Amino acid sequence: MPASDFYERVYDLVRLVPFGRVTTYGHVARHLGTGQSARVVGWALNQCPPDVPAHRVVNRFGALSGAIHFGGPLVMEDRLRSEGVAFDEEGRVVLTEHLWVPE
DNA sequence: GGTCTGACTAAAT
DNA sequence: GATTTAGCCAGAC
Repeated sequence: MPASDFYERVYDLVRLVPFGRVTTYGHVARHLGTGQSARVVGWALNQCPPDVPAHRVVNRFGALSGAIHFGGPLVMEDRLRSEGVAFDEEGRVVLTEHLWVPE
């Protein structure tokens, strides 16, 4: 019995994010049908299941808003860099290069 | 058991 | 064009 279908959908979608790609809370929320539930997406990722690459989910600016909650402010960034994700001068992911939009 | 906050975003003013 | 409000779901107080 899942905590809620919303959570499962979030997890399932994030799990589909390919290696070296990132997506945004807004895109995930939109894909789920509720474009305003971006907060819940973040809250769902707060549970941080091992199967879900939460480090590939960033806010719409590409900033690693959830890095602090991920276990360390540098863990998320370092992990993304290990996947070949590029960052700009402001420490934000280059969405134009790595943004992955769910179908 | 009601209220507020939170890894956010978009629309309205 | 910049700021404010509203909306979403779940958990914590």
